[in-house]
Amino acid sequence: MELDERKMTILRAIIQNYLETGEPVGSRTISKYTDLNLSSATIRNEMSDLEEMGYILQPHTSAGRIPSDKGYRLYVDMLMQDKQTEMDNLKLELNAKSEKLDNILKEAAKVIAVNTNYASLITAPRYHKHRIKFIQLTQVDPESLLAVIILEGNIVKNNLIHIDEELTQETLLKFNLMFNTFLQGLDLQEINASVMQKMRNESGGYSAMISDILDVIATSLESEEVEAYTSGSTNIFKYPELNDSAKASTLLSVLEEKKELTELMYQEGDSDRGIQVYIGDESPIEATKDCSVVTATYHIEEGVYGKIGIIGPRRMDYEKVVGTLRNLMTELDQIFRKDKE
Amino acid sequence: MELDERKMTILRAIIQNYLETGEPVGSRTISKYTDLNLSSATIRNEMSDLEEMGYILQPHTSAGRIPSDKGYRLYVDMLMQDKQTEMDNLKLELNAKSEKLDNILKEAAKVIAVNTNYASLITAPRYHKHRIKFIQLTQVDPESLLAVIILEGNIVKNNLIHIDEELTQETLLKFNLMFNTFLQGLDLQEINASVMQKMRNESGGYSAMISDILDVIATSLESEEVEAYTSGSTNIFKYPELNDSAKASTLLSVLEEKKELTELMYQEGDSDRGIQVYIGDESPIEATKDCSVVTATYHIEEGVYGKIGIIGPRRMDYEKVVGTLRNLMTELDQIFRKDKE
DNA sequence: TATTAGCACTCATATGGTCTGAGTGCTAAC
DNA sequence: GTTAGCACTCAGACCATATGAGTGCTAATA
Repeated sequence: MELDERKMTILRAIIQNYLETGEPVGSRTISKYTDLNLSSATIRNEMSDLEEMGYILQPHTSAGRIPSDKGYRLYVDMLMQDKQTEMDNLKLELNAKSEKLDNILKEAAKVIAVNTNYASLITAPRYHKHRIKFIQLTQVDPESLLAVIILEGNIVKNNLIHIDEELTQETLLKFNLMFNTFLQGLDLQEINASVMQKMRNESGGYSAMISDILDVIATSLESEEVEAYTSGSTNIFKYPELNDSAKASTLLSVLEEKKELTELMYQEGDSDRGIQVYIGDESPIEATKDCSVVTATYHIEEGVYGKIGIIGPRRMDYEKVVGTLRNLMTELDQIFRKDKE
Repeated sequence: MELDERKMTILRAIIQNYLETGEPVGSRTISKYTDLNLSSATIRNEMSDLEEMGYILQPHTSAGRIPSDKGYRLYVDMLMQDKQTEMDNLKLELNAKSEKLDNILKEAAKVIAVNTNYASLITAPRYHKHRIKFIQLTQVDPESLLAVIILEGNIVKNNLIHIDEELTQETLLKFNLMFNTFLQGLDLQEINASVMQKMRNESGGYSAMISDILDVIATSLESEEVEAYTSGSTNIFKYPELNDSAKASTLLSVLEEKKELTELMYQEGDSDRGIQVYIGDESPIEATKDCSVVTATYHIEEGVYGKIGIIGPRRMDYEKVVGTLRNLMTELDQIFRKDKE
């Protein structure tokens, strides 16, 4: 059997109607909804064909049809190769001159959630491959040293380190010089035993302290857990098909945990700002089997990127979601570009 | 009518039984549950009295009794003046030498949520009254300046500032000296126009940049929003009385928003590590009318404190919650003390 | 050959009645 | 003051029936 023009029209009508109402749609509805001027009986025949082909299915014998995952997939694929759908421009409301990364991300997550009415998750860019740009050690009080580490992409990390012995201004200066000379331009993998050994040799009696400091720097860099922010997780209550306590509960746990989702988002890698759509069972996460997940990538600079995800019901307004994401990407790209100029 | 010993025993039995089961408790249950050796009929009479006095109530005519807010209140008050209830010692699993504040807090929230099976919220200590201990400006690249601000209590804030003009090493040194001389020991309120004017006068042609930097420092200090971390918010699904989608939804929104809750927690001020219990309607937040909220205060140093809150159903295991909180307080106090030595 | 009208059939959901059991309040006896 | 006994209440479970949206199939129509 062949998926001709008319079947496509009917399929699209079914999907769109279902996206709006969330109820199975019947032949009569389609007969009126489309401008094909066909009777419900004809539509029924076509629907029967579509069902046989696997694009739609019946929840139970005497109900209307709903799109299957295969149906959604077809619809989404059509959508993606469509013209860029223009969306209302969303603006991140960022005001201060020197917004910190995490504020931008939080704001972005919020904007998405509010605009789409789905739940959103955004991850900070990954550090692993970040090179150290600058290290600054400062004596805060007699017992603590503050280490500020700036990574490429202007990501700032700071850590307090306890020390047993007050350092003179001079030693501190020497330390600073040494750390920057040895570590600048390196990433975590490159801080190996040989580098550390060399540094200890030059430490002039402070070798234990140097080890401590290196330790702190390393742990602060490696921290495998990627920062992630969610927003609008309670939006899922707006969709009856997710709004039973078992589903909502597991879904919210996943959103609270974040870890699994983050991994899902990163597993496909830096796919050239492509937008990925996971429909229902396509997602590897058990808890999101009843949902669709749409992910996108934003770029800070070469090789440094983060991910945005939207989680909603299968009957997600894919068109709007994809549009909104595309939009936010450019918005974010601009912000980061401006940030660098 | 008088609340004699026997009525108290019965009331306590009712409450404890209801805490366990969540079901209204009947006279027969109490008759067996207590060692008073009274028939169910007698218990019924007593219960009738307790109801008249307002300590218990009937959800409907032919059901057992459940504690009223007044009943809970009595129970909680008794509990609080009781001996220190000993709890299993909970340990925060903190490993690294220089844990950052927010990690400690996140961990604490999690420990509480896991231990009690309720939702928890913890706020970072408030800054307002923090004095500036140390400011460090660093040139990160030709276009950006990094300002690291250390407040009393060793709270570190950092901000990137965009500048139009590269600074010489010398100017930077001068800036650093100046900012520390003028601002050290001040809190936000004390950075007034006169101080700022003086600084601009001494800036030697950089007055605009100085203004910018002061701006950033001020905004980063004032940031009214207190950092807050939640954990275990999905625990609320474990309690049938909260597990309908309307209630769960509003409750989770409040937990996600955090702001309202944070305010509730701070409104009672630094009540000498007292533990506050809000039962149902006693809470000023509409969304938690069906819940109880227990709050506690932890101290970092004189005048610097944060709050922990636990949100659960009215029939919360108050004894355990209060115990757990007391325990965590000491644990936190120790960590911060160690931190300072 | 494609479309349509008509009809029997299915089945989820709503409605309403009955039954059951847990629990009460009251009264009279102990 | 305590208890046994009994009538009463009422939420929730269970069941039967009605309703209506929707289907598939067949025969008539264009």
